Amino acid sequence: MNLKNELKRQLELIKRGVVDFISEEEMRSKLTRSLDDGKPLRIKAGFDPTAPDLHLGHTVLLQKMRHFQDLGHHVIFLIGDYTGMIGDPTGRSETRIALTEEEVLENAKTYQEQTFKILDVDRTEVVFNSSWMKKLSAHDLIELAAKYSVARMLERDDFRRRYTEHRHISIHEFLYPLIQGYDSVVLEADVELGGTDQMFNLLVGRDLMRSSGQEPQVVITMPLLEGTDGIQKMSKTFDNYIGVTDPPGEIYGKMMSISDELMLRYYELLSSITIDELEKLKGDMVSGAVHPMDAKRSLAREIVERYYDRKAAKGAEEHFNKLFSERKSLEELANDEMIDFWEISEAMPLFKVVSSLRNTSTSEAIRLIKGGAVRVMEGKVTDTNYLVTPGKDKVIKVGKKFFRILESKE
RNA sequence: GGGGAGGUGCCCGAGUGAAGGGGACGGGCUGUAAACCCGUUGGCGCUGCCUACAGUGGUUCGAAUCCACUCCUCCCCA
Repeated sequence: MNLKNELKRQLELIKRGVVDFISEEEMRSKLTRSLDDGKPLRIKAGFDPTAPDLHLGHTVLLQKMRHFQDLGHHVIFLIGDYTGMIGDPTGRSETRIALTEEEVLENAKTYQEQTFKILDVDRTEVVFNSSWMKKLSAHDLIELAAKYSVARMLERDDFRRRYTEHRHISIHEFLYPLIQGYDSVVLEADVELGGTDQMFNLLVGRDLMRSSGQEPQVVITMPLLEGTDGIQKMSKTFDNYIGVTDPPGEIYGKMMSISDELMLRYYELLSSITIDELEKLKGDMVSGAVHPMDAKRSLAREIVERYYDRKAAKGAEEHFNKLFSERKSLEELANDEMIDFWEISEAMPLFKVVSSLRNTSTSEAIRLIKGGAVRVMEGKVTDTNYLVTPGKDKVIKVGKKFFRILESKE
């Protein structure tokens, strides 16, 4: 194969969708060398083990890792179990609880199961940074800390902002980038991938590698995917995520509830359609040739299909139509297989049912009922003490999106 | 070590009987979109009761508010 063309092909795929690329020149020379000696490049990406539920936000990065695998490179999936224990005490979140070793292993297992929906198992090396961090002595750590200055730390956006706004910064937060960089030194990474928010940490890795006499890693950042609210980045803590293990109906539904604006963003970052196709779609939406809702449907199908299959996507769409487009009556939904069941053995007041179903306080349940959010079979019920009777009341709806079939238990 | 400013429900924030805003949730309209309008936003089998302004104790008929001590954050000086 023509070496020059191969280099070009690889670079093109690598560059697709990236935000920062430091530097293309270095990447080129690494690739050239790799093509020369046939040694795959070592691609590193780190993940926090505290949140084992993968969502679409993570997949932006995973897809990029997959690209590298497809090009024959060696991907290192780093589980930051040690750094995860340091955590980040920013803002209102309580200090993270230190995970036990078993929990970390358990989380890691779940992580891998989900990750390999995207990555190629055979070409992924999974490592834990505790395996070398545990051995680091206080002396080593101080030595590591000596390699960086406070002024440089304060170059980091969030640190600087917090500093100038007179907010709290713990010393240990300064260690996080250093340790992440140290990981790169240990792993001898050629490339490190991360979200744009990781930029600083990734660059620290370059500095540390350089001072250890290594060739610095190439840094590539991917955009952060906004969550379903369209504002915050997708994350479990903001409850604005679409999980890759969410049931098909849920993925489809959540996709349909995003704004039109956000849909275009999702198309850009998640869909496999080409840039040209996306431009055409935008034009068609402006001209009215394509209804935004139909564009959204097609994206929702694509995503469900990616994590399940075509059949699941079709099923999810039909279910969605039944519930929201055709607005079938609750009675007609009594036998719908995609709606979750809830067992009820005896008649009980509505507020009890609602608080159990939604796992909320009694007060919250009562608020919902009084606010007109609850329907039992056909009618809106505002009487908090309405007696829900097994056999008679078969379907309940709370809010716009929450349905349950009440199955009477003998 | 010395001096000062602070900590108010998810967030910001006024304040000697918990304003106002944001977010969130619910209702209406719609395309489970946006925008807009309305309502709710500590707990409790709830026409009522209980709990809450960093924590503990105190003064008082009555304390977010006054006092003491403690914890936490920030600033200035050293």
